[in-house]
Amino acid sequence: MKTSKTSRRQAAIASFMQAMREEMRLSILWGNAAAGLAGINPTDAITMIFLNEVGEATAGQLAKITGLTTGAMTAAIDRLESAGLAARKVDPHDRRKVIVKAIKMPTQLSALRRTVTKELEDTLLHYSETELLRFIDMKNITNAFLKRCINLYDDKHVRSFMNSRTKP
Amino acid sequence: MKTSKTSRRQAAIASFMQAMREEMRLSILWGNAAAGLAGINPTDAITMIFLNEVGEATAGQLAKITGLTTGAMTAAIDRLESAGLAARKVDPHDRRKVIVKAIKMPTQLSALRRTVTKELEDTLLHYSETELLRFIDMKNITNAFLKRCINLYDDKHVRSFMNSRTKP
DNA sequence: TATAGTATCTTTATCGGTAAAGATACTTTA
DNA sequence: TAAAGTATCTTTACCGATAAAGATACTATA
Repeated sequence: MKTSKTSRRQAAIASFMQAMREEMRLSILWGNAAAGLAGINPTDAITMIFLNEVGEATAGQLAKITGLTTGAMTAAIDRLESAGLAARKVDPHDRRKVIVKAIKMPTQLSALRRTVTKELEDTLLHYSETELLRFIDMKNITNAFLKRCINLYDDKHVRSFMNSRTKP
Repeated sequence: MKTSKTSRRQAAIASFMQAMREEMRLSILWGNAAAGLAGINPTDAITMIFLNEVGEATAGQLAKITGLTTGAMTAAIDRLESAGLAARKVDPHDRRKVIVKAIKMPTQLSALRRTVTKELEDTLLHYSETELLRFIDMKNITNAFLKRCINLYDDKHVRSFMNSRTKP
């Protein structure tokens, strides 16, 4: 019995979703494991990695990026500040805002990133650059999809700052 | 000035990692948002989705799958049980173990899955089945990579049960 | 078959996150 | 410019997660 084209498509899409769910679960596990390796709590790790990329951001932006409440972010910044990893300063243009500036990257996180990069290079060894670029395109597509799902949840919550970072 | 082949590769790999990090962050956000939509806490949602796929699992297996401590899983199972979503029973072959059995899927989670599936179908509308299959392959590769990273953290922690589910 | 060792779940103290209210500061409008 | 409205961070009460210790049951070894 021959399978129809559309049902094969649906089966492919179902497999795709299954793989995405698996990836989501693993991502969370890995986030926690990585933070554990670095001896830092997962939230603080994500915050520092992000801060390290952008240099500085407001407390509110960090809350949106990490998906935490502003209250939790206040506490996280307290921890980072007392660990000497980041510092607060008031935004001179808007004194309600608190700008958080990265001071230094926890050395274990940097070391971990090097290890993981090496591991990923080994994994991707047998793929051509063209294939890699196609993979990246595809990741961007699913990331856009995830963003739409998240916006489906709350239109104003994440969109503004997130889009401003990842569009280009 | 011409860019060397290896440095282009490294740039592609760096972009790839960047996209993976973004995807991890979005995955966590979406997990929480989805649970919020379903009116259930994220841990309970992940546990129920998993239980729904496999039918039943021990408390320890659920802890490993979700990345929670066994203590947290005890509390989660208490919640699920008192909400009538799952039930405990003692493993007759090993009375230390507690087997957790899915009773029913929260209706909001099922509804949400249908919505998201539709959304994903729209997203993938213009890709051929062949391309979809290539995407799935690639997801499986990165998932295997994530698993290796996690095992790097703790060899005995996650591996056994996780591998037994996803190898075939 | 005792005994020691290991595995599995539960309990408890502490910590991190959420939600909601509070304190300031900016913005709009009359 | 005064008042009302909105935005941003902090505080607080409660809840969920962790880590470590406890309770029970299986396993290996003499």
